Amino acid sequence: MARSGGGVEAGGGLKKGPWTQAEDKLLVDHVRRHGEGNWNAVRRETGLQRCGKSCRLRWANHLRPNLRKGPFSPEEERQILRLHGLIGNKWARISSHLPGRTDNEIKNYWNTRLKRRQRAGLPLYPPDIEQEIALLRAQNVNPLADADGNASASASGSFPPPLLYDASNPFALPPTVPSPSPSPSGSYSPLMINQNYPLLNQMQGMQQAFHHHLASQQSPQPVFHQADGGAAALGHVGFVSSGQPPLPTRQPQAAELPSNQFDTSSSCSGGGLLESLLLGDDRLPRHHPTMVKVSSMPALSYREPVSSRLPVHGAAGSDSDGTSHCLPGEDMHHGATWNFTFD
DNA sequence: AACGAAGGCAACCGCCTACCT
DNA sequence: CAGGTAGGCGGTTGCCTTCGT
Repeated sequence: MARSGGGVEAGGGLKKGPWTQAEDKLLVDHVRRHGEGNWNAVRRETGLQRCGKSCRLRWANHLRPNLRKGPFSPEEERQILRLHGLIGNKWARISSHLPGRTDNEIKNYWNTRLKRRQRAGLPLYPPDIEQEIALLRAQNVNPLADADGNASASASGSFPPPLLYDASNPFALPPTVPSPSPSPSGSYSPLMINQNYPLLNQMQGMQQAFHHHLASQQSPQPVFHQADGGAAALGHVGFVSSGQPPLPTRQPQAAELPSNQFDTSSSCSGGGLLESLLLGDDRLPRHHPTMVKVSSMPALSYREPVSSRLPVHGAAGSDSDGTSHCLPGEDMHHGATWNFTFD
């Protein structure tokens, strides 16, 4: 959370630390009027003493409508594991496959999970996920391989994370496909078909092939359940902001989709899943330089920092002292409830 | 009840890239 | 083409809460 205890001025008079309700309101109002983008203009036009980066981050991680708050569903967790196994620490790319989830959220989830499993001496991926990843890799040509067929690292150098079977060549098939083990939960949620997430659809096909492959090798088959989390996580998303108008309201340009979506006509045609993921930078829709008009915004409520929390009467308004106030039932850390009452 | 460790997460930082002039 | 700027991304930090002793 706040690194400075709140309300610290950075160089140039810019404020750092946790955002207050008043600041959020300024930012939301600005986006409502001018749309996303041009974040440095926020300071000029609203007087908000925050740098553009901070504004963008605040908007993307907390104020943007259609954010999906709360714990990850089991299927979302599995999806994160699969995608991380395929593309590594590409949080933004992973989050683009998890509607309503932010890269920061996924990154935090992974880091805490990583620490937990390392402490417990557990492998990074559960065995069944590891097998899925191995098969997904095996069914794709490595688009980054050089002429000799050696898998090359991505520009960032963090890809791919090694799997147990062959850390030196993560694209190579494991010598043998190990026998499956039940997932920790003992159930499995098939991915939902959703045209907005073609990679997930492709993954589903591979997943089904994978389990078909397993089924052909042995019995009994894994038990499949249609879990609620699957639908929620993979397109049929029960956003907290249910029934709210979608963003953006700007009329989409040709071949342009909301930031969480893919162009189904191009992203996967003729390419493998890995290829889509690895080359996805060029295929994912880029933010259009023109701004996105936003017509309606969520109503937010705030938690007052503990250090200064006091019984507050009529605390709904902005706070001149830089504190904000907690309402019953709101998220502990996010500092806002997400009932998205649009006015 | 007090204390420390662990968990959780918002926010900052630095680097990189795309775009504009 | 070079330099400047804005935005995006991944890594890291540090505060608060929860849990265990």
